[in-house]
Amino acid sequence: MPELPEVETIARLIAPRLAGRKILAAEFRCGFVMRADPDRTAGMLIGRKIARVHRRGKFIVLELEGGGFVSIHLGMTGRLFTKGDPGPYTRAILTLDRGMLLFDDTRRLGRFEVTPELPARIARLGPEPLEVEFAEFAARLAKRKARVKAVLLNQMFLRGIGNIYADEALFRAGIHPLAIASRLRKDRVRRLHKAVVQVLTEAIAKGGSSVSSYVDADGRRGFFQVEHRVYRRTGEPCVTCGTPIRRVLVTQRGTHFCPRCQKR
DNA sequence: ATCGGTACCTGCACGC
DNA sequence: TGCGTGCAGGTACCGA
Repeated sequence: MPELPEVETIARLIAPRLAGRKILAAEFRCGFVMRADPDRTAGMLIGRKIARVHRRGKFIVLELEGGGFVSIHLGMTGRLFTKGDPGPYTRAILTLDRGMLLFDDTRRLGRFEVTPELPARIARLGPEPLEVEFAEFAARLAKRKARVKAVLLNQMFLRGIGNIYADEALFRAGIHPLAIASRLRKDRVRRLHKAVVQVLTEAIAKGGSSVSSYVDADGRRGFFQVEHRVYRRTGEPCVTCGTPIRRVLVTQRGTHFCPRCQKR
Protein backbone atom coordinates (compact mmCIF):
# COMPACT_ATOMS: atom_id res chain seq x y z
CA MET A 1 0.00 0.00 0.00
CA PRO A 2 2.45 2.63 1.02
CA GLU A 3 5.12 4.60 -0.71
CA LEU A 4 7.42 7.22 0.73
CA PRO A 5 4.76 9.86 1.56
CA GLU A 6 2.51 7.36 3.35
CA VAL A 7 5.38 5.82 5.29
CA GLU A 8 6.65 9.28 6.19
CA THR A 9 3.19 10.26 7.42
CA ILE A 10 2.98 7.17 9.58
CA ALA A 11 6.53 7.56 10.90
CA ARG A 12 5.92 11.17 11.91
CA LEU A 13 2.75 10.20 13.69
CA ILE A 14 4.08 7.25 15.65
CA ALA A 15 7.61 8.50 16.38
CA PRO A 16 6.68 10.69 19.36
CA ARG A 17 4.48 7.93 20.75
CA LEU A 18 7.21 5.30 20.60
CA ALA A 19 10.40 7.22 21.36
CA GLY A 20 11.56 6.63 24.92
CA ARG A 21 9.07 3.81 25.51
CA LYS A 22 10.10 0.50 26.99
CA ILE A 23 8.96 -2.78 25.39
CA LEU A 24 7.20 -4.98 27.95
CA ALA A 25 5.96 -7.77 25.68
CA ALA A 26 6.14 -8.86 22.04
CA GLU A 27 3.77 -11.23 20.27
CA PHE A 28 4.01 -12.48 16.69
CA ARG A 29 1.27 -14.26 14.78
CA CYS A 30 2.68 -14.87 11.35
CA GLY A 31 5.86 -16.66 10.43
CA PHE A 32 5.82 -15.27 6.95
CA VAL A 33 5.83 -11.63 7.97
CA MET A 34 8.40 -12.36 10.66
CA ARG A 35 10.61 -15.19 9.46
CA ALA A 36 12.89 -15.48 12.46
CA ASP A 37 12.03 -17.50 15.54
CA PRO A 38 9.24 -15.63 17.40
CA ASP A 39 10.46 -16.46 20.92
CA ARG A 40 14.01 -15.49 20.16
CA THR A 41 12.83 -12.26 18.54
CA ALA A 42 10.64 -11.43 21.50
CA GLY A 43 13.64 -12.05 23.73
CA MET A 44 15.62 -9.47 21.75
CA LEU A 45 12.89 -6.90 22.40
CA ILE A 46 11.55 -7.36 25.90
CA GLY A 47 12.98 -4.88 28.38
CA ARG A 48 14.53 -2.77 25.63
CA LYS A 49 13.86 0.92 25.16
CA ILE A 50 13.04 2.51 21.80
CA ALA A 51 15.56 5.32 21.29
CA ARG A 52 14.15 6.79 18.10
CA VAL A 53 11.96 6.10 15.10
CA HIS A 54 12.68 7.12 11.55
CA ARG A 55 11.87 6.33 7.94
CA ARG A 56 14.39 5.00 5.44
CA GLY A 57 12.83 4.69 2.00
CA LYS A 58 9.69 2.66 2.59
CA PHE A 59 11.02 1.13 5.82
CA ILE A 60 10.19 2.31 9.30
CA VAL A 61 13.13 1.70 11.61
CA LEU A 62 12.94 1.60 15.39
CA GLU A 63 16.38 2.09 16.90
CA LEU A 64 16.81 0.40 20.25
CA GLU A 65 18.79 1.97 23.04
CA GLY A 66 22.14 0.22 23.37
CA GLY A 67 21.97 -1.15 19.81
CA GLY A 68 19.57 -3.17 17.72
CA PHE A 69 16.95 -2.35 15.13
CA VAL A 70 13.33 -3.16 14.42
CA SER A 71 12.79 -2.83 10.66
CA ILE A 72 9.21 -2.72 9.46
CA HIS A 73 8.16 -2.86 5.82
CA LEU A 74 4.45 -2.48 5.14
CA GLY A 75 4.47 -4.31 1.80
CA MET A 76 1.24 -3.64 -0.04
CA THR A 77 -1.29 -3.90 2.75
CA GLY A 78 0.60 -3.33 5.99
CA ARG A 79 -0.67 -0.90 8.61
CA LEU A 80 0.62 0.30 11.93
CA PHE A 81 -1.57 1.37 14.83
CA THR A 82 -0.71 2.74 18.24
CA LYS A 83 -4.11 1.92 19.66
CA GLY A 84 -6.99 -0.44 18.98
CA ASP A 85 -7.58 -4.17 19.21
CA PRO A 86 -5.80 -7.00 17.39
CA GLY A 87 -7.80 -8.38 14.44
CA PRO A 88 -7.60 -11.36 12.08
CA TYR A 89 -4.73 -9.77 10.14
CA THR A 90 -2.66 -8.68 13.11
CA ARG A 91 0.89 -10.02 12.70
CA ALA A 92 2.79 -8.34 15.53
CA ILE A 93 1.92 -6.69 18.82
CA LEU A 94 4.38 -4.76 20.97
CA THR A 95 3.15 -3.87 24.43
CA LEU A 96 4.90 -0.77 25.75
CA ASP A 97 5.18 0.79 29.19
CA ARG A 98 2.79 3.37 27.81
CA GLY A 99 0.71 2.41 24.77
CA MET A 100 1.36 -0.23 22.12
CA LEU A 101 2.35 -0.88 18.53
CA LEU A 102 0.19 -3.10 16.38
CA PHE A 103 1.17 -4.35 12.91
CA ASP A 104 -1.61 -5.58 10.61
CA ASP A 105 -1.03 -6.99 7.13
CA THR A 106 -3.68 -8.83 5.13
CA ARG A 107 -1.55 -9.94 2.19
CA ARG A 108 1.47 -10.76 4.32
CA LEU A 109 3.89 -9.15 1.91
CA GLY A 110 5.17 -6.92 4.69
CA ARG A 111 8.08 -7.69 7.01
CA PHE A 112 8.84 -7.21 10.69
CA GLU A 113 12.46 -7.88 11.47
CA VAL A 114 14.66 -7.50 14.55
CA THR A 115 18.45 -7.46 14.07
CA PRO A 116 21.56 -6.32 15.97
CA GLU A 117 22.68 -4.26 12.97
CA LEU A 118 20.71 -2.36 10.36
CA PRO A 119 19.95 -5.01 7.67
CA ALA A 120 22.21 -4.76 4.61
CA ARG A 121 19.33 -4.45 2.21
CA ILE A 122 18.23 -1.28 4.03
CA ALA A 123 21.74 0.11 4.37
CA ARG A 124 22.30 -0.49 0.65
CA LEU A 125 19.24 1.42 -0.59
CA GLY A 126 19.71 4.35 -2.95
CA PRO A 127 19.54 7.96 -1.74
CA GLU A 128 16.40 9.66 -0.45
CA PRO A 129 14.55 11.27 -3.39
CA LEU A 130 13.97 14.47 -1.43
CA GLU A 131 17.64 14.80 -0.52
CA VAL A 132 19.45 13.80 -3.70
CA GLU A 133 21.16 16.65 -5.59
CA PHE A 134 20.37 17.02 -9.25
CA ALA A 135 23.92 16.14 -10.31
CA GLU A 136 23.81 12.81 -8.51
CA PHE A 137 20.28 12.10 -9.74
CA ALA A 138 21.41 12.68 -13.33
CA ALA A 139 24.58 10.63 -12.92
CA ARG A 140 22.71 7.67 -11.49
CA LEU A 141 20.04 7.84 -14.18
CA ALA A 142 22.69 7.94 -16.92
CA LYS A 143 23.96 4.53 -15.81
CA ARG A 144 20.59 2.84 -16.28
CA LYS A 145 19.58 1.23 -19.54
CA ALA A 146 16.17 0.10 -18.33
CA ARG A 147 12.91 1.89 -18.96
CA VAL A 148 12.66 5.00 -16.86
CA LYS A 149 9.53 3.75 -15.08
CA ALA A 150 11.37 0.59 -13.97
CA VAL A 151 14.32 2.68 -12.81
CA LEU A 152 12.11 4.90 -10.66
CA LEU A 153 10.68 1.79 -9.01
CA ASN A 154 14.15 0.40 -8.28
CA GLN A 155 14.93 1.10 -4.62
CA MET A 156 18.67 0.89 -5.32
CA PHE A 157 18.28 3.90 -7.61
CA LEU A 158 16.24 6.02 -5.21
CA ARG A 159 14.51 4.77 -2.12
CA GLY A 160 10.81 5.31 -1.53
CA ILE A 161 9.18 5.81 -4.93
CA GLY A 162 6.46 3.29 -5.79
CA ASN A 163 3.96 2.73 -8.56
CA ILE A 164 1.69 5.71 -7.96
CA TYR A 165 4.34 8.37 -7.60
CA ALA A 166 6.44 6.97 -10.45
CA ASP A 167 3.48 7.39 -12.82
CA GLU A 168 2.56 10.79 -11.42
CA ALA A 169 6.13 12.11 -11.60
CA LEU A 170 6.58 10.92 -15.20
CA PHE A 171 3.33 12.60 -16.19
CA ARG A 172 4.35 15.88 -14.60
CA ALA A 173 7.72 15.69 -16.30
CA GLY A 174 6.14 14.88 -19.68
CA ILE A 175 8.26 11.75 -20.05
CA HIS A 176 7.05 8.47 -21.54
CA PRO A 177 7.36 5.60 -19.03
CA LEU A 178 8.99 3.35 -21.65
CA ALA A 179 11.79 5.83 -22.43
CA ILE A 180 15.26 4.43 -21.76
CA ALA A 181 16.64 6.17 -18.68
CA SER A 182 20.19 6.72 -19.92
CA ARG A 183 18.99 8.30 -23.17
CA LEU A 184 17.00 11.13 -21.58
CA ARG A 185 18.34 14.57 -22.45
CA LYS A 186 19.52 16.81 -19.65
CA ASP A 187 16.54 19.16 -19.68
CA ARG A 188 14.18 16.22 -19.36
CA VAL A 189 16.24 14.72 -16.54
CA ARG A 190 15.99 18.06 -14.79
CA ARG A 191 12.22 18.09 -15.23
CA LEU A 192 12.00 14.57 -13.88
CA HIS A 193 14.05 15.40 -10.81
CA LYS A 194 11.86 18.42 -10.15
CA ALA A 195 8.67 16.41 -10.69
CA VAL A 196 9.76 13.68 -8.27
CA VAL A 197 10.49 16.25 -5.56
CA GLN A 198 7.25 18.09 -6.22
CA VAL A 199 4.94 15.12 -6.25
CA LEU A 200 6.42 13.58 -3.09
CA THR A 201 6.46 16.90 -1.24
CA GLU A 202 2.84 17.59 -2.10
CA ALA A 203 1.77 14.11 -1.08
CA ILE A 204 3.54 14.35 2.28
CA ALA A 205 1.93 17.76 2.88
CA LYS A 206 -1.44 16.11 2.31
CA GLY A 207 -0.76 13.15 4.55
CA GLY A 208 -0.21 10.45 1.94
CA SER A 209 -2.56 8.97 -0.63
CA SER A 210 -5.49 6.76 -0.13
CA VAL A 211 -6.41 4.36 -2.88
CA SER A 212 -8.35 1.80 -0.94
CA SER A 213 -7.02 0.73 2.39
CA TYR A 214 -4.53 3.31 3.51
CA VAL A 215 -5.22 4.37 7.05
CA ASP A 216 -2.68 6.01 9.27
CA ALA A 217 -2.14 5.08 12.87
CA ASP A 218 -5.14 7.17 13.87
CA GLY A 219 -7.40 5.71 11.23
CA ARG A 220 -7.49 8.88 9.17
CA ARG A 221 -7.20 8.69 5.41
CA GLY A 222 -4.97 10.65 3.11
CA PHE A 223 -6.53 12.71 0.36
CA PHE A 224 -3.90 12.72 -2.34
CA GLN A 225 -5.93 10.32 -4.46
CA VAL A 226 -8.15 13.12 -5.70
CA GLU A 227 -5.01 14.67 -7.17
CA HIS A 228 -3.85 11.67 -9.17
CA ARG A 229 -3.54 12.83 -12.75
CA VAL A 230 -2.84 9.49 -14.46
CA TYR A 231 -2.64 6.72 -11.88
CA ARG A 232 -5.65 4.38 -12.26
CA ARG A 233 -7.30 6.80 -14.69
CA THR A 234 -7.16 4.46 -17.71
CA GLY A 235 -9.50 5.69 -20.45
CA GLU A 236 -10.29 8.94 -18.67
CA PRO A 237 -9.30 12.22 -20.36
CA CYS A 238 -5.86 13.65 -19.69
CA VAL A 239 -6.21 16.70 -17.41
CA THR A 240 -4.00 18.66 -19.82
CA CYS A 241 -5.06 17.66 -23.35
CA GLY A 242 -8.10 15.41 -23.03
CA THR A 243 -6.50 12.39 -24.70
CA PRO A 244 -7.59 9.13 -23.01
CA ILE A 245 -5.06 7.90 -20.45
CA ARG A 246 -3.45 4.63 -21.49
CA ARG A 247 -2.32 1.69 -19.38
CA VAL A 248 0.59 -0.62 -20.21
CA LEU A 249 2.67 -3.07 -18.21
CA VAL A 250 6.24 -2.25 -17.25
CA THR A 251 7.97 -5.04 -15.32
CA GLN A 252 4.51 -6.40 -14.58
CA ARG A 253 3.35 -3.20 -12.95
CA GLY A 254 0.35 -1.26 -14.22
CA THR A 255 1.67 1.93 -15.79
CA HIS A 256 -0.55 4.89 -16.65
CA PHE A 257 0.35 7.74 -18.97
CA CYS A 258 -0.92 10.25 -21.50
CA PRO A 259 0.24 9.15 -24.96
CA ARG A 260 0.17 12.76 -26.18
CA CYS A 261 1.76 14.65 -23.28
CA GLN A 262 4.44 12.08 -22.49
CA LYS A 263 7.08 11.66 -25.19
CA ARG A 264 9.84 9.08 -25.43
C1' DA B 1 26.26 -5.87 -13.10
C1' DT B 2 21.83 -5.20 -14.84
C1' DC B 3 17.37 -6.40 -16.56
C1' DG B 4 12.87 -8.60 -16.91
C1' DG B 5 9.95 -12.25 -15.49
C1' DT B 6 8.15 -14.83 -11.74
C1' DA B 7 6.96 -16.04 -6.89
C1' DC B 8 5.15 -14.75 -2.73
C1' DC B 9 0.02 -13.60 -0.36
C1' DT B 10 -5.13 -12.24 0.18
C1' DG B 11 -9.19 -9.64 -1.01
C1' DC B 12 -12.07 -7.29 -4.07
C1' DA B 13 -14.59 -5.88 -8.27
C1' DC B 14 -16.29 -7.50 -12.31
C1' DG B 15 -18.70 -10.32 -15.92
C1' DC B 16 -21.15 -14.46 -16.84
C1' DT C 1 -25.63 -16.80 -5.71
C1' DG C 2 -21.36 -18.59 -7.17
C1' DC C 3 -17.33 -18.89 -9.87
C1' DG C 4 -13.45 -17.57 -12.66
C1' DT C 5 -10.49 -13.73 -13.97
C1' DG C 6 -7.78 -9.81 -13.39
C1' DC C 7 -6.24 -6.38 -10.45
C1' DA C 8 -3.82 -4.31 -6.31
C1' DG C 9 0.57 1.06 -3.42
C1' DG C 10 5.49 -4.38 -2.03
C1' DT C 11 10.36 -6.96 -2.53
C1' DA C 12 13.26 -11.23 -3.41
C1' DC C 13 15.16 -14.26 -6.44
C1' DC C 14 16.55 -16.45 -10.74
C1' DG C 15 18.30 -17.04 -15.31
C1' DA C 16 19.80 -14.56 -19.39
